[in-house]
Order: sequence, then C-alpha cells, then structure tokens
Amino acid sequence: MRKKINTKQKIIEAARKSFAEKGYNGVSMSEIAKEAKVKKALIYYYFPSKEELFYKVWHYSMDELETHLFNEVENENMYLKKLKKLLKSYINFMTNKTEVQRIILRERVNFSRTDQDSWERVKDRYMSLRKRISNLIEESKNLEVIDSNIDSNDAADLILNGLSSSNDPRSLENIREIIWRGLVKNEEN
Amino acid sequence: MRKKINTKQKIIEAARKSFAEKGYNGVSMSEIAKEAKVKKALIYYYFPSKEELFYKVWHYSMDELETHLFNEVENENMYLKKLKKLLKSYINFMTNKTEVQRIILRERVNFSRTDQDSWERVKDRYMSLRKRISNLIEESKNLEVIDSNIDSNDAADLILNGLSSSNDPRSLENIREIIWRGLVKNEEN
DNA sequence: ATAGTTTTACTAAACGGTCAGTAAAATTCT
DNA sequence: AGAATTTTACTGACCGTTTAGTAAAACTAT
Repeated sequence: MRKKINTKQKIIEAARKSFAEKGYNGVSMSEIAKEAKVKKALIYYYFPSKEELFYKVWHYSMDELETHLFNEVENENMYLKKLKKLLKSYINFMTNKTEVQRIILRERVNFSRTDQDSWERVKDRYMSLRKRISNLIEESKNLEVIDSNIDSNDAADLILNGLSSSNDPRSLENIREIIWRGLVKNEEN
Repeated sequence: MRKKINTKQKIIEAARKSFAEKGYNGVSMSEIAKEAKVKKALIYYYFPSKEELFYKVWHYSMDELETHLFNEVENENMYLKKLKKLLKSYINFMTNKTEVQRIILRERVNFSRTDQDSWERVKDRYMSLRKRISNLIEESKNLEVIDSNIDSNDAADLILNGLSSSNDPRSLENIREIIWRGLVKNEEN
C-alpha cells in the first residue's frame, strides 16, 4: 500500500468498461491495460488471470446493482410499493450504469453452457440476485397484491430481461407499465 | 473426391452451432472447420472472411425465424388471434431452435456499439423483423384490441426480449401470459 | 534494507487469412 | 467420340500478428 491505493480499482473499472463494450472474448488484456493506463503485467500482479479479473468485475457490478435495488426498497413498508420501487430503481440503474447493463446482457448467455464450469460462479452470483427479486414477488403474492397464478421466478426473469433491453428511460417506462399491468391483480378478481 | 453438394450449407450450420455456443469472438475458424469436418481453407473458399460468414449465418437464421413467425400468422384473419399466434410461434421457435435463440441473444448487444459499422447490416436485418412485429401490434391497436397507450415498438421489444430468456416452454408460457395481460385492453375501459 | 509496486522484455500458442498446388468434373475443340 | 482445356472443390504448409501469461529487473516508499 505504498504508492497507489486505487490502482486495483482503476483496473477493475477499466476492465468493466472494456468488457461491457466488446464482451469477454472481444477484449484483450493489453486493451484493458491501455484503458487503465497501466502496463499489462501489472494487471497480473493484482489478478491471477483474465478469467479471475472478469469474475471480480462481475461480482463488483452485481454488488452495486443489488445494493442500489434493495437499499431503496427496504425503506418502503407496503409490498405493492416495494415492488413498484424495485422496478423504478432497476430502470434507473440500467439507464445510468449502462456498463453494468451491457456486461450482464453480454455474459448472461453463457450461463447455459455446460462445457465450461468457469461460468458457474458467475451464474451463481446472478442467481442470488434473481432469488431476492422472486422472493419479493412471492411475498407480494401471499399478500394478494400480485396474481397468485404467476410464477415468481418467471416474473423475476421477465423483469430482469424486459427492463434491460434499452437505454432509453422512456421506452423502459413503457415496458415497465406493460409488465406491471400483467402482474397486479385485476380489480374484478 | 468430389462432394460438392451441400458443403456450403454444412459450413453455415457448423458456424451457427459454434457461434451460438461461444459467440462470435469466442470461436475460431479452425473450430468451425473442425465442427463442419472440412479444412479451414475451404471455409475461405466459400466465404471471404469470418465477418462475412457470420453475417450469412445471421441472415439465414433471421430468415428462418421470420418465415416461421409470419407464415402461420397470415392464415389468421382476426388481429387478436394473429398476435396471439405470433407469440405462440415465437415461443415454439425459441424452444426448438435454441441455436438461433442464443445467437440472437449473444450478438444483439453489439447493436449499440458505435465504433464498428460492421454490425450495421446485422442490426438492420434484425430491425426489419422487429418492424414487422411492431406493425402487427400497431394494427391491432387501431382495431382497439390492444391498449392505445402502448408504444408498439416497445411492446415488440418486450416480446422479443422477454420471450427469449429461457429454453423452458413452461416458463415462456407463463411469461407470455403476463405480457399478454399487460397488452390487451381492459374490459372496463 | 526491504517489502510493495510497476515496468521491460519476452514466450509459446493461437489467431485470421493467404497461397501454390491438385484431382476431378465440366466444357470446348477437333 | 475423344483429346485438350478450363473450372470447381479442396488441401497443407505457411504468413504476420495477436493472444494470455511470465520472469526478472527497476523503481518507490518506509
């Protein structure tokens, strides 16, 4: 901890930007180094491999997203408002932190690959976030806010996928409204 | 040893499988060659570059999808049923042709990249399909089947994104139902 | 001095792509 | 018809470049 306190963070930030733009396989370690304004070998001083660097970037991003989503939600006491706020927060995060958005969109597809278990950890971290969302939906179902026929995991997927498609907040607001109308109970139930 | 007949198609099929599994940058031409059981140089006999090969694969896949979607739809005369059938067909295609599904999911993210115009053609081909879907929604709006507040482009995006998230037909059915409830007009409007 | 950083210099393997050449099939010439 | 020529389908060896990763020297702060 002599000279630089934030070198490691600087590398993570640069890596995230690069991975978000071109995807894991589209970026070389030299590119990341250039973006971070350090020499490539220095990255290997802090991270043992490209794969490990990516995992750290992913984990860091998911922490950020999860914090952003649930900190605001927990201030709410009504489940209807909790869920409503979650959707708003999600849109807010996705339109502002577009790097995180893209890195999720890009690498989520690899979860279904069976030949490489290097993605297992990455998948697990994502799934733990999805579970928190589906739990919230499940609780809302019990309190008769959300239609009981709805599978909470599928609903969480729809939120996660539907609300990351665009960078335009207005489009995402429109999409959110459609999803919301599909989720909440009909008045004449 | 002249084989000739379907070599080109065999390469496209192998390329699609490989691209779907690992993404454009995750696959080498040698891998594709191995998958197609031909020599790498032969790929360059039929296709001038990796990029061009990918575009052909993409175009071929989009043609397949579009044909599958709209052939069935056009037999229907009511717009409500047309749209309903389109969603069904889309799920059907995505759960059976998982290679196409993954290749779309993987490479769609590149559409927002501004630094490379090599993706322009790829994007254009995808957008023409999206337009056909949003046109169908727009017409359904005029006939007061679909809520008039809904933006047809955003609705098309929601369908395209929400209904490609999984390979499990049951999950996709659930998601379709949520989307559908969000789209159609309320009885007590 | 010494422990923590950063850089220089390097490697082996893999990459996209090229090229000269070849055997067989199709076409043209006589 | 059959010989001569051209075109098609395909191969292996190879090119320059880039890749992830390493060893060790050099610098920096205490």
